[in-house]
Amino acid sequence: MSFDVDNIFDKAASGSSLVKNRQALTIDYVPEKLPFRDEEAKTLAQVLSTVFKGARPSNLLLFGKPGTGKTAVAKNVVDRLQKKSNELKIDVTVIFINAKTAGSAYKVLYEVAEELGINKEQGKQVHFTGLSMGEATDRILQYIQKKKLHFILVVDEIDSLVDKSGDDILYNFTRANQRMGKGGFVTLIGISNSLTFKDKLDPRVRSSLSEEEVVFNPYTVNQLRQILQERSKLAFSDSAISDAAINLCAAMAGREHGDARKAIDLLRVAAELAEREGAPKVDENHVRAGQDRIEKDAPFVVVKNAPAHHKLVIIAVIKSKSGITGDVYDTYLALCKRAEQKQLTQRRVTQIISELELLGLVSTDIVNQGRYGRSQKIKITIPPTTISEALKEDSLASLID
DNA sequence: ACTCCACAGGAATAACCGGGCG
DNA sequence: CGCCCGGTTATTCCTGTGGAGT
Repeated sequence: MSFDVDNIFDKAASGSSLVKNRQALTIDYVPEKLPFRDEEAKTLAQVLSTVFKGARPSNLLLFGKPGTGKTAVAKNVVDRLQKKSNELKIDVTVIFINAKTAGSAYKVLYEVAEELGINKEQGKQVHFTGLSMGEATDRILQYIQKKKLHFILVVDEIDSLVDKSGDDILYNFTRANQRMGKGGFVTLIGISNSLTFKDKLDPRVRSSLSEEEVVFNPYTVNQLRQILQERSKLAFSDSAISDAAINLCAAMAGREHGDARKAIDLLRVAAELAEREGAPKVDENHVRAGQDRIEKDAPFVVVKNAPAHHKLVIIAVIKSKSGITGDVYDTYLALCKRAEQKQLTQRRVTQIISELELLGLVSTDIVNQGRYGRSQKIKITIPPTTISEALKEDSLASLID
């Protein structure tokens, strides 16, 4: 074992790594040029350019499947807008927020307040918690009005915001402009993965939020390949990656729908594997191994960090012979007894199962057994070895046999 | 054709937590 | 301090349902 470790250290220290710019392979990296997204960027820029005339740009909605470059285009354009506004000495305040990583609707408001610097001022601050949503929104809008800010708010993954807490906030923000009169204004840019997102909105919000729309289509395999090639030039040392490897990456990621993020992720993991084994260049085998690794890694982490009862349910699903809800619930009850845990209701357990399904750990089929009722058949979708691995250091590990 | 099982899964509501407010 | 606020988890109660058995 120890020679492996030494080997890793030596490789890292020698500086002859395959990757010269690791940053370029991360999700956060926003490239200067975004191939195949000129049209979208242009539309976005055109809409936003109104701000240089001192008027309020229309609200925007950006749609598209994951990994189609929505976030990258938005960040890219918005960055340039900010730079330009600094040059021209026109005040524009841009804030970029990811609603999903923020967590809750309130935290979105809190982050906005934080970024705006409201909390550094005297008086009406927006604290970490304690205020009502309405009050927090009001304080932010008042601040914008008072300072006559030209405010552009980009909300990434805006659908998760609406799913969790409805469209009240959006309503307040979109309506704010009428209330504010001269001086300040707010432009909202929403980014959404879901094409049906608009249907969930209140009609009033819908019409004002999507004054303009930009739809991002998935990349084709060919386009993915070119994107990867360009990114590789930035990230890898000369000839540290074979064309075949890049092609395979593009093909694998393109198989579902052209998800550039997945493709780049795959490239990064493949590179890490190649480096670790001290290979002279990244080849197709590393890509394939990377794919395996990605498929296996995500559930491992999820299982490991899952709450106790979720783990119990997972174990119950594995142990129960039939996988039928009633059966799973019974084995779950038995497990709770052995682990001296409180027994949750069946309702809650079915809820947990559907959460596990969303996480991709189990799959369910509804089966009809006529006279003998109608229930779900639950199956584990990841290898049980991964689970016992993930629960190794857990106090519940003893329950798996 | 009708029944009726064994649940699914929605809605309302409660219990609890962390944290600011007055 | 008691209270309110929002968030999350869990319970209670409920209506809906496809098809094997009759």
